Amino acid sequence: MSTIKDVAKEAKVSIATVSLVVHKHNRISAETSKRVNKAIKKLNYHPSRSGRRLVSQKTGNIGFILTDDHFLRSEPFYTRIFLGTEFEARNYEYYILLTTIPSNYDVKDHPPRFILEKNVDGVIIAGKVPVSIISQIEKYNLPIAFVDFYPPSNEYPVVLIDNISGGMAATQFLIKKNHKNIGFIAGDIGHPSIYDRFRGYKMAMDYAGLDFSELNYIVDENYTARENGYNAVKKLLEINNDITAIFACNDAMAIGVVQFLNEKGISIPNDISVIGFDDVEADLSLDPPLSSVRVPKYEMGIEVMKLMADLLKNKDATKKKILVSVELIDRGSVMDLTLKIPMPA
Amino acid sequence: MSTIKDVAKEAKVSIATVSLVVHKHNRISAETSKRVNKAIKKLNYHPSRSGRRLVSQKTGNIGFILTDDHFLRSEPFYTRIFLGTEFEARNYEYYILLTTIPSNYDVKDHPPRFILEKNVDGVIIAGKVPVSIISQIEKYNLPIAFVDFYPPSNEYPVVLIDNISGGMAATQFLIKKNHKNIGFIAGDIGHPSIYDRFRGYKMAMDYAGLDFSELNYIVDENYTARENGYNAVKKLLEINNDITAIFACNDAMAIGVVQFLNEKGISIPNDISVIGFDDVEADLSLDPPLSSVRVPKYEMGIEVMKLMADLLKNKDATKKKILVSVELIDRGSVMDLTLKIPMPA
DNA sequence: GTGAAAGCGCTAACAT
DNA sequence: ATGTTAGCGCTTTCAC
Repeated sequence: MSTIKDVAKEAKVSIATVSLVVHKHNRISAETSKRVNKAIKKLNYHPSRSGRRLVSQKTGNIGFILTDDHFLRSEPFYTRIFLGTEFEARNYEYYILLTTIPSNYDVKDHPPRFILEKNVDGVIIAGKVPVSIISQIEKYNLPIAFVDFYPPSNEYPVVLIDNISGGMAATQFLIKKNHKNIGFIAGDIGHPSIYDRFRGYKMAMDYAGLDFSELNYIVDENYTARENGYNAVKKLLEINNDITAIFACNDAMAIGVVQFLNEKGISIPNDISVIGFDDVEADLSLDPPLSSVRVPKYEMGIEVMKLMADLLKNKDATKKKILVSVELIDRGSVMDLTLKIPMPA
Repeated sequence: MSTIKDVAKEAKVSIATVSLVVHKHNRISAETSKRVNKAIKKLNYHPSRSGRRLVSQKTGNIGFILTDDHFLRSEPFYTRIFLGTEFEARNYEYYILLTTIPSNYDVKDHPPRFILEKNVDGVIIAGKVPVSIISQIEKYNLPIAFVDFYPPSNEYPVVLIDNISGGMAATQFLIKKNHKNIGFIAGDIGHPSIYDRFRGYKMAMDYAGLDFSELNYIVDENYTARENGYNAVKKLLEINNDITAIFACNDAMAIGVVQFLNEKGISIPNDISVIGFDDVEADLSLDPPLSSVRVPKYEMGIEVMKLMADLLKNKDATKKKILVSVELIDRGSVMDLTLKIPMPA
């Protein structure tokens, strides 16, 4: 491995000059610059991170934290976000240190090692994490940015899904196809993202003048896994069998819904239409393919890295909130009721 | 952040002494040691990585490379391996730098940045990767270890699944339940892991004296995705409808098999038994749940990290090959034919 | 058993 | 426009 000294010798300049050339300072003559760059190429020189770090008192690393639950989700949701972050980090010459924490992280637990050892310049937190870890990290006085999680205070830059618009879009899509009895299936409606999707749903219903009693149209489970979707739709149809369409707050639950309906021989979309949220379809190839609201996961990862870079450059950077927009993807799990020929009673 | 100087001042010793205490050198008196350790605690001192790295000429990082295809697989297979590696790395005070490469990586592409910048002490390669990247990395003269991939040469330590035993176990499980017409479904049988599973299958068939012609029992697709499983079983049943059990070379394909059989109204396990390989999460939510061969993914990650640590400590470490053993998990997708009441013809 | 000092590769303030 | 030099935090050799 060649060092700055080797380059200096090769180009017959001082190491300071080499450093200046590397950093593209404009007070170096074009000629010297060229000579130095030639030497750099020839020796395949890459500045040592360690040297740089020592003098700059920066690590060049960003920590990326999420719960193991989220990391191991069978749909590549957070992994896609991570990929976006890792990709964007390259543009800023940062490295990402990925670590998971237990989803039941406790105040007594140690924060991730890279924080203890101050081996990161900032921390990105992806998805819902226990509040205890946030207060832990705050003690270390590190810049923090969030993605897909409402931070506990307004102090932090954050990238969020535009859940309200998404919830509205999904619902309006159903309404446009002439559905009036639209059920909503939630998993922990207290979770901000879920609640916003619900708000979107409600707003769309209100705008369309569709009056409904929540008791008969909404089922809330305490988690958003497949089995919860399965149970939720079961309950929903017990309390209300005029339902013609179901909006599940995420695809995992929607998959449970589909499973239940398939089992009962209820045809999708002929008997009941289903729409989800997240668009994990592309990764799962479901049967039938599920209409959903696409969330730009990769882009979210990019955006949060940008916010972090901003924050690192300028400690007083506005604590920006970014709402990434979503897009409805129709794959045929919703029927247009205006086209349906009524069955004889 | 406190430095070694602060600790030295606090404990009224030289920085050299602090360093020796930190490294548990035994030529320091117990008393001094105690005083220094107290100061370390008091100041919450953690040695700076950057300082250490500079002098040791080591980065303290290990690169972890896999293709984006693999990282984004909907079943958390490689993510679990990564988690094991990351966890074990903590014991050796290493950090893991995770990066993906395109699955169509080409000689013209740049190797991962952490290699160019020499920001890792070694590289772990997980799963099948294009050979071109291996030869690229070899140029940088970095220690390499593999997990779940047959390296192109014997020079490397590697952690592999005991696919032959697994293939035998799955097949023998079927045989014990009195199946004789057992189909094998592969995706790229040229892939060493798949081929070994196939060898296990064949050996078990041979041992049991079950003669069969490959043409009628094996279908090979060129990939192991769900749709390939779907297509494979379709073909298989066209050429041979005496099949009572199907051994799919991995769960992804098995899921495709289940999908096809469900669609055709062929009952599992009453009409046809199915067994897979890998034991991925998705099996559980499958209907019916899939019997499979469990692969200890997390442990594989741990093992490969151990090999890497070995290699780093002792450049001439034996190039160990570790075969991790697998375990049959029965979830009821296999029927015991001895219990089956024959239908009247 | 402990300390002084050199030096790892780099940046930046200062000198020329 | 370019060079000299101090110093970032640490480890390690060599004195004492």
